[in-house]
This record gives sequence, C-alpha cells and structure tokens, in this order.
Amino acid sequence: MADEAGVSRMTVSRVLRGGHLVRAPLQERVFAAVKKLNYRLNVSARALAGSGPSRVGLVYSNPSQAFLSELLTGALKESSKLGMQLTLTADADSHDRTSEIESLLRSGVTSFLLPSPACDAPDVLELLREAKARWVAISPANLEIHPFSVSADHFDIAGRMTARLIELGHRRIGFIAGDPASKGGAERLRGHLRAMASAGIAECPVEQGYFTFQSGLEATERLLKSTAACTAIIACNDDMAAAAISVAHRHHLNVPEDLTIVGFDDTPIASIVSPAITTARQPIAEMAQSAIRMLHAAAMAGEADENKRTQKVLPCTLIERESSAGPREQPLPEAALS
Amino acid sequence: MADEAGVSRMTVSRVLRGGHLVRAPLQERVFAAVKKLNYRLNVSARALAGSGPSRVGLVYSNPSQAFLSELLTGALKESSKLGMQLTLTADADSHDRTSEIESLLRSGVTSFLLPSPACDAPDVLELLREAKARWVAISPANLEIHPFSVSADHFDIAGRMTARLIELGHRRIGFIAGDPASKGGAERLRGHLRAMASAGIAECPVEQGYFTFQSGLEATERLLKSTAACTAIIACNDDMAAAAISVAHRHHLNVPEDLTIVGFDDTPIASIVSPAITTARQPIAEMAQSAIRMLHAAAMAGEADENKRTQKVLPCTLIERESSAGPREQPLPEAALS
DNA sequence: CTGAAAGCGCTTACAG
DNA sequence: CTGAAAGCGCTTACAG
Repeated sequence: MADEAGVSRMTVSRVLRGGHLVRAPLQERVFAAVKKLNYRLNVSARALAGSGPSRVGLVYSNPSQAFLSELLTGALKESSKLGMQLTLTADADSHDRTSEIESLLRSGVTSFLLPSPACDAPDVLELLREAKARWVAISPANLEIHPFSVSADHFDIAGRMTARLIELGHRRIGFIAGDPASKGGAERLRGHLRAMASAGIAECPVEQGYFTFQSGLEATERLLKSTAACTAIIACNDDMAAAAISVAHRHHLNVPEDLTIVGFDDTPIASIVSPAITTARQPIAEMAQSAIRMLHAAAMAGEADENKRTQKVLPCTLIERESSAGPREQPLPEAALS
Repeated sequence: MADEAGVSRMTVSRVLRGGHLVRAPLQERVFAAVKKLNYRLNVSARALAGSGPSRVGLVYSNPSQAFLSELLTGALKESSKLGMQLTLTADADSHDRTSEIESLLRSGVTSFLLPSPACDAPDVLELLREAKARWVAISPANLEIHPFSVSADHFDIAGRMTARLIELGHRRIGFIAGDPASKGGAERLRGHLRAMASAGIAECPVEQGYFTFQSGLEATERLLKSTAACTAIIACNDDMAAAAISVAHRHHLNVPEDLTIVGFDDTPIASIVSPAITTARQPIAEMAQSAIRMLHAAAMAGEADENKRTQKVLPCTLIERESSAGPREQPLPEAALS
C-alpha cells in the first residue's frame, strides 16, 4: 500500500486519519492507491495500536425494519471505510437500555450512535456523560442538549411538499398534524404554514392527528366536513395518508381526481395502498454515515476540540406517486394568462 | 498475567484457546490468575495475530428492507461477539456483483456471507473457488453445491401451516404455488401435500402462482371456480394471500368467516391488509448468526477439516392473525362424538 | 507438553 | 511536513 503510493506507511496512516499534516499531492497519491487497491484499514491493528474509537455502540429500540436496515447499511459502510467496528444493542425497554449501555461502557466502548428514542432518555445521557463517552444523536427531540446530532430537514421538505401542491394548482389544502409531542411533526406543520404564507394563502385548515391510522380517519372526516372543502390533504405521515384515502373512497371521492392526498416517510404502506401515496423519504442511510463520520472526526480531534459542537441537518426527498395531481377546477395555466 | 500464573504467555494462550496440550495443574494456575486479575482476552490482538477470519464480506442484491435489517442485525451481533468485522457490498446487477467481490478478494477478504440471489450465480461461485475463499450460502436454490449453507425449513413450516388448518376443521384446502423456479416455493408445496396426505385428505387443488399480487388474483379466481369450493386457501407468500383476500371480498366472501386465507414470510403487507394475514416468519437473524458462526468455526479448524460440510436448516414460526379460523360448517367437535 | 522468537498492521513518540 | 524505530497483545511456527 505504502509502496503503491510511493510514500511511507506513516504518511498513509496520517492521511487516513484526516491528513492534517500532509501536503495535498501526497494525500492524492495515497487516496489513489487506496482506491486502486481497494485498501481497507485493518481495524484490529488500529485498535491494538491504540487510536481512535475502534468500536462504536449502536443502541436501538424497536424501530421499523426499513429504518433499521437503512441505518445499519449507512453506518456499516462508513465504519468499515474508516476502520471502525459497529456493536449492536437492541433494547425492549428503558431498563435494558441503560444496562446494555453500561456493559458496553465497561467493555471499553466510548463512542455511541443514538437513534431517536434512546437519545431522548435523560438517564441514558446521564450515564454517557458520567463515563465521558461521546455520542451522536440521530433525530433527537431536543437539539440543544447534544454536542453532536444528525437530523432530517422536516421543515424544508414539508415546505416543498406544500409548494408542490400549490404549484399543481391547489389552494384549499388541509393539513393533518402529527402527535403534538413530536418534534418532526411540529417542524412539518411549520414548514407547511410557511409555504402557505409565502403563497399568500391565508386559510389553512389544520386538524390534530396522532400518527395513527385511526386518528387519520377521524381527522380526515373533520377536514371534509369543514365548510370550504379541500382539494388536497397533507397528512403528517403515511399511515394517516392511507387513512385519508380510505375515508375519501368511503365518500365516493376519487384520489387524486377529486382529492389529492400526500403523506411523509415513505413507509411500506405508501406503496402498497392504491393509489400509491406521494410522500417524502428521509435520508436515513446518509444520516447514519454522517453520524459515523462525526464520531470519527471527534475522536481524531481528541481533547483539542473538546467543546466543538456539530448539528447536521440533511434534506429529504420528495417522491411523487399516484395520489397527487392538479385539482379538478384547474386554474388557468400561466401560459394561458400571458 | 503470565507472571501471575507463573507460566509463559504461550501457555496462557493455549489454555485460553481450549488448552488441549496443557497439563491440568498448569491450566488451573492460569484459570486462577484469569479470575484474580479479571483478565479479558484482547479481541483485536487475537485477530491481528491471525487466527480466525477478521473480515467477512456480505454481498446483497436489492432484498426487502425487512430481510436486510434482520440479516444485518443477526450477522452484526454475532460477528462483534467473535471479533470479526462485517464489510457490506450492495450490487444492482450481476456485473457489479462479481466486480465487487473481486475487489473484496483483492483486499484480503476470504470469508463471505452470500444471501440467496448471489449464492446461486455460477460466476460468483467460480470466482470464490478460484480465490480459495470460503462462503456460506443463505437460502441457496441448490444445497449440494455449497460446502456451507443455512436455510429456513420451508417444508416443515408449510406442513405445520396445513396441519393447523386441518386442526381448525378445514378439509377442502386450496394451495397457490409459488414460482416453479423457486426452491422455497417447491418445498412449501411439498410440505403442504405431505400434511394433507397424513390427514388422509386426497383432494388437493393446487393452482400455479408466481409470487406476484397479480398472479395471486388469477390463481384465486381459478381456485374459487373449481367445483368443490375451498374453505381455506394457502398462498405461497403474503402478496398472493393479500390478492386472495381482495378476490374474496370482490366475491362477497368474508375472511375468515367464509374463507380462511393464509400466506408466508410475514412481510409488511401481511399486517397492513384487513384482516391481517396469518403467515409464517423465517428466522433470518438466526440464520445470519449461524452463518457467521460457521465461518468462524471453519476458519478456526483451518486446513484440517478442509472437506467438512455443514448444511444448517432452521425452523420457521407460525404467526396466527385474523385471516384464519375454523370453517363455517364446523364438523362436530371431538368431545361431542364421544 | 512447554517456551523463546518473530510478526500480524497499525500507531505513538521521537527525529529530521 | 515526512520518516525510521519501537511496541500494542496476541498467535503461529519452530525448538526443546
């Protein structure tokens, strides 16, 4: 490897650790060689020689399998690239959680990946702080309390979703909010309202939902009964969007001809129901990769940047499927106006 | 550590690996010292010194996320326990596949986990054999060609599913087969027919399906048209079971009151449709764990057992939900007969 | 059966 | 900014 790049193994090591003290041309030679040889750092050797976090603990509590698989593939790809080893821990309840973390701590793990429910638990954070461990929170409810965090940009994607519907010609757009305790749900509502305001639309019917199919059913009924009937409904997640579709069908409304319905998260139900739901995807894999990179960088920086904080927010992707279209009473297209 | 026990570190190492060539008194001294010092073997050092495969490559091609997440959690848990590192590779097509494997091989990976489509590709196996790499096939189409494999017991679970329906009182049970090219599908049919035969039921209507929703629709129509109407339908996977439910509803048959419908695999659709589908779960995580353990054991055994073969078959789990019940014209319960 | 030697692939700490 | 040396904790292969 060092031969391939024409440098000493020392230089290779430095480049692979961030290469702060290596000149650009040398760095490039090393990267080229890495690529050519498909070189992978030997985790065991690194761990043995004693640098960097060689093991990172990932603590998850019953997430959806879609979420988990993306999280794992993202984390695994990045960590194998950086020569870190992932150690998994699932927990059924909060008691498991702390005891699992304690045992990881005892076995020398000092870096953690904490997806949402775990990073919101005070006892977990307490434990980690005491042990002087490092963690990055993934989609935390509260950004402020975490030195490192990665989140999806719910505000932005909700705004784009609403803007898209407005662009399709919708003006009366109903919104089914998520559980009020949810940070992501609140952000989505905020993004929606901002986009409505930007378009100069004052009337914004919002009904409270709780992310469940049942709550979606009820919220949709209320929305459809309200005086000015909507031509589009934005549900704060796919389950509620699916519920909205079923209520629409019950009322003999065709989706999307009579009513556009969209959701969020791109969960399995969004592709299974008919029509397939227009929704938005969170960049879970990228979030995990980012998180691993942050852990790595932080460990490399060492004590130096002990007070550094990083909050990363990644954009979501809009996925247009069959449940959205322009409203029946289409306003004149711009071309016709000119 | 060696000092504490008054022996050489070599002896310590030998004892800790099973101590076959060490005398009892020495072994006891070592164990006592281990206990006293709370000594823990350094996995990294062991891996570095070159025992066991430290890295295993996992090659997957667009599996379902549910499958992937279980496979990864299983593989990851076991490999972190054994001090092995997992390296992931996804491929979009078969060309990717071989080139990705080649690059892993070049980087020194000699142990592979090969889930189904990859382990059935002749070019992949050819590549691996040439490189003298070791692999364990997960759910291969053909067991014979793999020295190591792990599979789910489709024959057994299908038999149990059928037996359960018979126990509920069903006699006229229709079966929608899977793609004829699928090994698992064939095994399920075989298991079903065996159970029917064991119960002395001669009439076994079987319609060909292809695992798709559409094929399930058609097969169900054919099954319902056949002279002796079934009281239960076993579809070879959940998608076809969901299709069967929708056909039943179209014919104004209530599920499960008028018709029991069951599937296999416990995919998301099974819990989303109404009624939720009775199905069976494959032990994916356990299969991955087994596979990792086999890789580890094989590497430990070394050249000695070069010709050893291991085919592991794990049982599936029956999940009874809402789509199955006894038939309407319930035969007299046994108690009433006596 | 037991031990002295050499090395796994990296990194730290020390020179230039 | 770059490199030569020594060592992390184990194991392999070789002597006794």
